Parts: sequence; structure tokens; C-alpha cells
Amino acid sequence: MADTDRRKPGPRRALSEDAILEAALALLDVGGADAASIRRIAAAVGVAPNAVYTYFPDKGAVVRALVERLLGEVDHAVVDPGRPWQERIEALALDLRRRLVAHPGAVPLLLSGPMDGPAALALGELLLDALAEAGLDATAAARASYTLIVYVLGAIALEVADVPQPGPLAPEGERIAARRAAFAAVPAEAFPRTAAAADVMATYIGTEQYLWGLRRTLAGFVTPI
Amino acid sequence: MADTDRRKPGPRRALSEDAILEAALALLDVGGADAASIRRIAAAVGVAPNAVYTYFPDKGAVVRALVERLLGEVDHAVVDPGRPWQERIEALALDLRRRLVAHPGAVPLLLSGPMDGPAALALGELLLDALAEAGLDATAAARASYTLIVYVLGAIALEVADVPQPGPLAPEGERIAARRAAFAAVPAEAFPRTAAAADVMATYIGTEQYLWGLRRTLAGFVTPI
DNA sequence: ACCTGAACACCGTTCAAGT
DNA sequence: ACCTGAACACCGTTCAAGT
Repeated sequence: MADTDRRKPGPRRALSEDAILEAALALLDVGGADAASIRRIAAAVGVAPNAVYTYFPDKGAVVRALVERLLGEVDHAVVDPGRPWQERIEALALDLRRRLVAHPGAVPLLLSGPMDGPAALALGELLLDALAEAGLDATAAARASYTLIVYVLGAIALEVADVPQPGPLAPEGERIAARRAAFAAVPAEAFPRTAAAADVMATYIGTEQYLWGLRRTLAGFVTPI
Repeated sequence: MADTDRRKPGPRRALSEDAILEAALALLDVGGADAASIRRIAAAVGVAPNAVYTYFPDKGAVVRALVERLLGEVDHAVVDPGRPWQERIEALALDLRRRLVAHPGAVPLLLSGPMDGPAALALGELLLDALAEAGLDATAAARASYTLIVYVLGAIALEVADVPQPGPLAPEGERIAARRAAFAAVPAEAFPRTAAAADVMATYIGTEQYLWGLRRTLAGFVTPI
């Protein structure tokens, strides 16, 4: 009757790069890394599967754009120029972890290709700034910044990989409790040190461990070797 | 005629867990992470797709067994008890990197689930041994060992992810040269420090950077903080 | 116990066609 | 320029059946 509703009801039919990426992220969030198929994205956005190819040349391009968007969301304002360099890096690392862990299904995609987009470069600049202030020369600052990127992304990837089922991550405390239960089964005869440290190992995927490793890594950058 | 050749010619028809894992690894090596499909594994081993389910309940189980096998191949003998703890950890980290980078298609599978098999635990014990010798108490040794696992796996994952096309990795020098060419395009106005450090960044995926980060991380473990 | 044929519900991508 | 229908060559997994 009213000619304002064009076709079928359901998801808004504003097909665009943004709508596609939003739909992809929503699918990732509920179904995990494999849930963001071209066909499901198209269905979510109310369009035939091949319509997606009007905006992206292939699935890889969708993934790359999504990764770029996630990295671009990191709040550069958490880096307060007035604070010491360690605190700035810590704030950045915590913000990145918080944002990525909120989309566990997207994390494997981050590690699936080179991170060479503008958002990644911008984060790299922030790190290089902080490390220059720490007194590192240009070469050491570059090596240190990559060491940090490796640590941060590695920790986030392992944290997410620890949870088998898709969907939002349970609170940290619950995940640690589940790990503690699992580590109770480690045979102490074969792995004595592991069995003895089981309670600490249960906390590997938590914030305390994340900061412990980060701070030790930062300390290593400014220690005579 | 001769009744020694039972059926068709082609791949030996010794179906078994081992044959399946070997076929999967071979497929991974030539076609990348997505190439090890159940159907292709079955074809390579000369069997109907669903025959694989006699040995593994699902594809995830195949992947887990393959990961366990790869981690189990790490040569514990590279850890010479007579050498200082840093050297032992370095040897282990280099051996693991060498073995995993030889199968780039398998690396994404490593990060796709928890590493809680016996081979992973055995490597963890080696780390805990070395870190205890470094003077760390049980808790610090555990935190440090996980920091190392994160660093090593993160570095290997990013190194492999840097190469888009499947198949064996080109020699390190070639990959670095390709990165150098790519970094030449970074706009110096927007990313001044990145552009200035482009030559170092080209070497991020190399052995020198791997050892730099590893040694700094180790140094951070024994620095007063 | 071990394997097969056939089927189911999926994939990504291409091509010709329609507006 | 943007979207669709139909098709192609794939997936993982299940089920009933055969030996």
C-alpha cells in the first residue's frame, strides 16, 4: 500500500561497503570465524550472494577491510602524551586487547594476512613515538615495536583460541576457572613443573598475565644486555 | 594379473591415522591452510571421503592430531643441559621456528585451538626447567614461559601470514627484499617514523629480528622492575 | 571393523541477463 | 552501475548398506 516500503520487510536494504562489513562482524560475533560467509553476509543484508561482488572483488577483500576497520577503532586518545612511555604503551595494548577480544571471531582473521593498512601503520607510529622517548634509537625502536606487536597479537590470538565454541567470550574469571579444572588433569609424574604451576597456568589468558608479560618485555628493551 | 596389486594404482592404500596425517600435511604444504580438506585427504590416500571418519570423529580431530604431531617433532636434544639457560631457550625457539616455518600451511592451524596436548606440555616443561635455572620462582617461571610461548608463536604466525600465496616459503632474503619494496611506498608525511625505519621493518620476518625480540624478552625476565 | 554410494546443507565465484 | 538466477566446482558430515 504505502510505497515507502519498497520490497520485503527485514534487514534494512542499504547495500554498501559499510553495511556488508557490519553484517560480517555481526555474523562473526555470533558464529565465530567461519560464520562470515559471503552467502550469509548477503542474506543478512537482504541481497543475492553475488551482489557482494559489486563492492568487493573477493572474500579476502572483505576480510581485509574488516580488519582495517577494527584496527582503526582503537582509540588513539588513550595514549596521553603527558604520561611516561611505558604507561602509554600499556594503555594502547589494553585498549587493543579489549576491542579485539570483544570480537573473538574476528581475531583469527587478523592473523591471516599482513597487517599493512593505514590503521596498522598509525598504531606502529604511536609505538615508535613512545619507544623513541624511552631512549631507543630508530633501529632499536623499530625492533622493539615489532616485538610488542608480536606479543600483543600473539597473546590475543592464544586467548581467543583457548575457547572452542563461537560467540562472545565468557568473563575472564569463568574462563580461568574452566582452565583450572582442565589443568587439574595434568599428570604430575610426567610434567612435574607444569602440574605444580597449574594454578598460574589457569590464569594465562587473563589480564594479569597479559600485563606481566608486557611489562617484562618493556623492561627488556631498556636493560643493558 | 599378479594379485599383489589389489585395486587401482596410485597412492599406497595403507589407510591409517598416520597415512591420513601425512596426506594432510602434504596437502597443506602445497596448497596452504585450506587445502587439507577431508575430501582431498581421502582422495590422496585413495579412499572415499567418509572413510576418514573411521579414524577421526571430525575434521577438528584431524587438525588437532596434526598439530600434536608437529609439536612432537621438536628435537628436545637441542636443549643441552650443559649450556646456560638463555642458550637452551634460544635453541628451542629456533628449532621450533625452523620446523613450523617449513610447513607454513600448518601454522594457522596451531593458533586455531588450545595447545594442551602432551607435546605442548613437554615443551612447556623444558621452558620451566630453564627458567627455574634462571632463578625465577615457580610463579614467575610459569608467567615467563607463557610470555615466551606467546612471543614464539606470534612471531611465527606473523611471519607466515606475511606471505599471501600458499606453498613453501621463499628464502628469508627474498621475502625481506619483497617487504623492502613494499615499504618504500609508505608516505613519509603521514608516517614519518615508519618511513624512516622502513629498512628495519623489512627484516621483521627474519631470524635477526626473531632473536632480537627473544633476547630482549629473556633479559626482561631477570631485570629488576 | 572398515569402507562405499548417495545424499544433505552448505561454500566462493562466474556468467549472462536484466534494470 | 547495480543486482539477480542459475550454474560450477567445491565443502563437512550423515546414513544406510555392503563386506
